Amino acid sequence: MQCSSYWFCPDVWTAVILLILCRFRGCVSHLKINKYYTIKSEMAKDFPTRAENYAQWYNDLVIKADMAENSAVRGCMVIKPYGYAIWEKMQAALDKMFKDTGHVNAYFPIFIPKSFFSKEASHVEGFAKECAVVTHYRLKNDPDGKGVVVDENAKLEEELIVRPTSETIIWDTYRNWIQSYRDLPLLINQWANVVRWEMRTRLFLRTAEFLWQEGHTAHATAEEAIAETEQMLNVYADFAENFMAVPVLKGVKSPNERFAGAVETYCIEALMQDGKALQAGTSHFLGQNFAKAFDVQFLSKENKLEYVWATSWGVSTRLMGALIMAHSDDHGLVLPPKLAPTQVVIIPIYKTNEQLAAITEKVDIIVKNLKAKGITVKYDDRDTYKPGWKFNEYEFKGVPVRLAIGPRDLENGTVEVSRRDTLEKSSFQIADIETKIEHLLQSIQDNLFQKAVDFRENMTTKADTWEEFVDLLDNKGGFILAHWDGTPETEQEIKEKTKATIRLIPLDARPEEGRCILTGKPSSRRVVFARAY
RNA sequence: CGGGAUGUAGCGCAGCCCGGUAGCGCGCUUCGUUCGGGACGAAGAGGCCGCAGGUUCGAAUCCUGUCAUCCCGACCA
Repeated sequence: MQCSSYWFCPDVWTAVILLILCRFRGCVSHLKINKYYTIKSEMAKDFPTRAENYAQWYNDLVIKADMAENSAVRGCMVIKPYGYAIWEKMQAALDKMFKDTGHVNAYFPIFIPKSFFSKEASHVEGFAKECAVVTHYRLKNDPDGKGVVVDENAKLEEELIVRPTSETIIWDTYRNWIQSYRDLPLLINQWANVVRWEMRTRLFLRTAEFLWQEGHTAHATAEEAIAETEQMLNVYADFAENFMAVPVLKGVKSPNERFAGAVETYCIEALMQDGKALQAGTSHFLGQNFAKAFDVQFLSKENKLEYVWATSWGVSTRLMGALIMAHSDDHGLVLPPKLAPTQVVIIPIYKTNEQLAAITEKVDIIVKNLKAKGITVKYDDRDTYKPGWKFNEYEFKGVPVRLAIGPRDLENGTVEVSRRDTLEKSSFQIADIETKIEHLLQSIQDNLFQKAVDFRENMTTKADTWEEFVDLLDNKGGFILAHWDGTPETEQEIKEKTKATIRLIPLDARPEEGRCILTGKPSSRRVVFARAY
């Protein structure tokens, strides 16, 4: 078959994807200005401050820091090398944590037979409206002119769904893998892309296609499955706090916000600088819902046939959005050292080739010693850009530490050290610099986390009356701790009135008698409300 | 699906009302001077003006159609 169109190269078959229905997404809400915003720098050319326009600031940052861009396909992004390098660091850290907790990786197909979807009722309901569907497997030359058209003769017997998540195909597969309690637990993770046909998209935060990992485990008992669900939630929280330097709240979702098909959804929730919450990871206890839907049973030690207990858990490239919004400032991206593709950049300042050679000689030693400590370092000796240009470039890209070495430093045996988080500059003696840098990186990591913790504490407020609640939402934002009568109807009504949702019911919530913020009915503990991404 | 707007160089835009064959800034190329926070000068390269019709001697500009994108709204893992 010939293909005259350069953008499409069908060799054996090609999928045609139909969009099933559109779903409206709530509009991005307003921004709040708070004291954590800094004054605009003249150096960040054409780059809005967070206070001016938070949404624009985020969009520009992602693009100008060269992390991602929009693609020819609406709603889908191209993750550029710098952005992908950060994602790879995240993957590496998470993957190790998964392996350390006994999980193994596997890969399941991107296409799911349509019939699989209808086997778990609430699961279908949750995802049906945002599924892309493959209906045909071949193109042909347009008989009337140029280009190609769908070959109507190549219609699939059964349509295929492009996975929005993989529970169905995985459980259909697990049925054949599990017969006995000896086959359990089954602890599998996969790194994959998924597609959820979103109407309103934003780079990293909500895209039609995104990258993620999804863990799917099978257990002999409910207790064990719940323990797994909680363990993975803790892994996520650990990762968020120790690698991303983003503090998170841990809790369970209200029924309204629960994953389609789950018995209980646990989540970690982070707070962004504009006072909006961002769900950063979820871990689901699926009960026996999928086991029953896909008939996955095992013989127990007692020789009884039982349905297995399941969990699933995932984090996605949305974490990139969380990372960006948590730390970055009006000068650009700020990266925690543990996730920065380049932790230290070294810039030579010179006029003559002789000076450059002398600097390079010193730098080579520093590079070698930093690398020996496991620090990723880049010596940018390009002569096609000036030092000032490079300073701005790396500052905007969030490189945690910058070293500059010029003729003056050579004379004094010093290096200019500049840290991205505080923008402070100081002069270090070159001797034993690698140890100082090592400590500096740790202190940047710690400082970013502490700043984020302080911010969250300042932005977490109790509300005891409806007026207080609304006032906080409109004028302060952040997490609001309030009483709720526990009914979905009340949550729905609050959402309709304020656009705020229950982000989670804290795992460590202390019992506290109170009255529901909306209905005045009795409540036994506070839950966390916020407007969210 | 309703309401509004926009498609002109890689990016951001002007030109359109009042038709005469396209311009500005950034970026890019070359040369020279520069180089401790985005350098300066000079010389260059780059555009079926979203697409298809129509009006006209002549269309980026006027008319019709069409496609695409963005924003706003009917409310959702």
